[in-house]
Amino acid sequence: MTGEADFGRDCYRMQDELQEASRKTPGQRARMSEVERLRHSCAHVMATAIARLWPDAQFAAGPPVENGFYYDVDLAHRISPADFEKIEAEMRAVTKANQPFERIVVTRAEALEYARRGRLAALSDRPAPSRFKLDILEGIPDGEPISFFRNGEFIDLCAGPHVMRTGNVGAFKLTHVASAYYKNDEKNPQLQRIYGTAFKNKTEMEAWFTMLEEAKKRDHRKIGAEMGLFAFDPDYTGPGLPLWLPKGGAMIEELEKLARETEFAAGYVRVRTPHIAREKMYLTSGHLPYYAESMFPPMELIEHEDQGARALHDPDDKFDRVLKSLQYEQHSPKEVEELVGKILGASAEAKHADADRYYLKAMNCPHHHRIFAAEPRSYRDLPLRLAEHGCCYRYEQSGELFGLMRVRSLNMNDAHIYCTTEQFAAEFNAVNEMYLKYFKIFGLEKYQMRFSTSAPEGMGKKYVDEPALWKQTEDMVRDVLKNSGINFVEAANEAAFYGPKIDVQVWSAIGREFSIATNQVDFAVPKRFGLVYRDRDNTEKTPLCIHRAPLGTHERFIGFLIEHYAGNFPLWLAPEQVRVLTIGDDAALVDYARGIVNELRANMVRVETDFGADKINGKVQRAEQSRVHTMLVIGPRDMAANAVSVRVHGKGNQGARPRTQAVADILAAIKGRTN
RNA sequence: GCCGAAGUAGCUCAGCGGUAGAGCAACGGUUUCGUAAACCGUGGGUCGCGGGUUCAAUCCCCGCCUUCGGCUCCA
Repeated sequence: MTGEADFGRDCYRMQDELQEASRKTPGQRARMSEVERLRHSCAHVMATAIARLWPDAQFAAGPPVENGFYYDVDLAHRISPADFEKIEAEMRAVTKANQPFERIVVTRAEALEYARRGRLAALSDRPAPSRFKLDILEGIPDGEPISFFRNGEFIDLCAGPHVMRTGNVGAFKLTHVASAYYKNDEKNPQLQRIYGTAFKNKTEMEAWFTMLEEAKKRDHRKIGAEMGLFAFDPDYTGPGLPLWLPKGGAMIEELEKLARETEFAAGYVRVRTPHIAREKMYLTSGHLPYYAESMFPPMELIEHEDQGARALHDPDDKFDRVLKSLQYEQHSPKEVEELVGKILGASAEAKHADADRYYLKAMNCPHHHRIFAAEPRSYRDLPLRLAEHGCCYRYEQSGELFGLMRVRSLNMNDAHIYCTTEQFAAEFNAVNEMYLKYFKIFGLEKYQMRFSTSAPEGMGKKYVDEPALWKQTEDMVRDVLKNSGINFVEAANEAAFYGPKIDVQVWSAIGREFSIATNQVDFAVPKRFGLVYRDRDNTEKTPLCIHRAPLGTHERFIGFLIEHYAGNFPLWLAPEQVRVLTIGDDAALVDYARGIVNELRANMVRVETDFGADKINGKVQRAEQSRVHTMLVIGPRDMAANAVSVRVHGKGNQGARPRTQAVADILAAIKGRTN
């Protein structure tokens, strides 16, 4: 319950709404684009090929997805990339035959009959039934038409739509194989998911692969290593725990400076909180034990014991179950304390109840709530906007770690705004405006706010049981979004436990989507912490809390910026803003150059030098390759004229200009964050 | 966590059952050069870690770790 935003989540998100064929409505099917249709047909072509090679293959679902298609198959033979060529050759035979895709409407009884004979997603009858198809059939509601699609001997249960003939699939390629659980449920058998992509023709496919290559060159892991921004050291530091090298550190400082200035102007105050907190903090917030799996296990301070830290993961644990129940109920801090004391007392021996347990914080809000609680608050104090670049730790599953995009230590551009209901709209609107301001600075033209709301059926289960508050806050948020003309979509039944939220999706310069930040309304947790302010009428009231983090986390945001700019950062953000290159290493020349370096450094410009004996061509090339923003080339002619020659990364030689002007230009560009 | 793939010098990569190689980078020297690579030389690797097979393993087998591609999770 936090608010803070699941920054670590779903970067590079694929749009997989299309994933499960059975989930699609007829309306969605009708809207399927030409290329989606073609890819879906290609999935059938691939299944045909696989059925020819391995007749006992059992197919599940084979939908088009963004950029391609897949088909899930259960097969004793493990398909590896080495098999792709063989499968593709068979697929080519199918497309060459140019079989028509024939739609056959059947009754449920007929469909079941085919499935029992193993005839679905197959070339002929088989000894074993088409068991996944049988299961899918059962999921099709009465009244919905049931159809097969047939190409050649291959018949598949399928609602379509398809292209006219197999020959319409002009170009395709199998890309990778992964595993997936049937219907995405880990209780179901694991299937082999074979991915491919398909296009109308070869030219389009080649363009796609060229674009992939380009995207690969922008990969933040690659550029980050090239530019010396960050490093991972799994053996010593640990997986998912980035080390920020000086150049990456410089970028972090710039982002924090931007946030400090922006937030200061918007009336925020900055606070500092520790990285750890006692167990009681997270019992009160409700994070434990529900969120425990995403937290590092606690450290226990125990006397006479040398047992290791324990995590609260055991489902049979009575202690855990009682705690879990606490989460869904409203208790005053005092009640929580009493209950916890009771529980801990009852299981003292087994649970090291006497131990002092400390957790690394996975979010900042509980600490900020305690800051709110640290002093008596009056309505005159509100809104109170507490900001902190807090460092949090989340135990992301090992398979989830991905470069800077999904890490275990994260620095959040966090703030919590405590306000009254009356102040809410204005505060929320101001937060949105801050987002837009940042988007402008970073040149983000495409963005979308995804407004997640509750659903009545989830009240008291998935969501805090406060229907009136839900409605009130959701209406407020919706009004603000509508009135401000912000681009948003509403997603029902996706809210956080304690309030509606807004996920901010942005698209980088090359069109890749990133979920960069989350904005959340919280009307539940302040209550759990007993936060109150004294209102005008001398009664105590609980404030609303807005969690917001427009710049997300440094990790995710810098990863995004690397891709967005392909490492060619604007001057203000560039890790190495200026490099001064001398033509030759004549002592007087170097002295002159050093004077300029010192002047820039005195103005907080990040300058490096290349005063060696190398040829100027070599120096320029190295500087260009390191993506230094501005190169100041200094030769005897420049020294004589008290000038410098300016060269800008990617833009070439800008010519000589007076030294004072060059310095002033650089300082102005940095200050204005203009380029 | 699950399925699959990969791991050789700081980086990009070659190699192979018989004592490990290139380019770039680094370091030393020479070059004094006006905007994308001057020249010569030197150092550098327990071939991810552990075990097994073998006269001999970077190479074959097993286990582990990490990374990558997916899946799952996401209050």
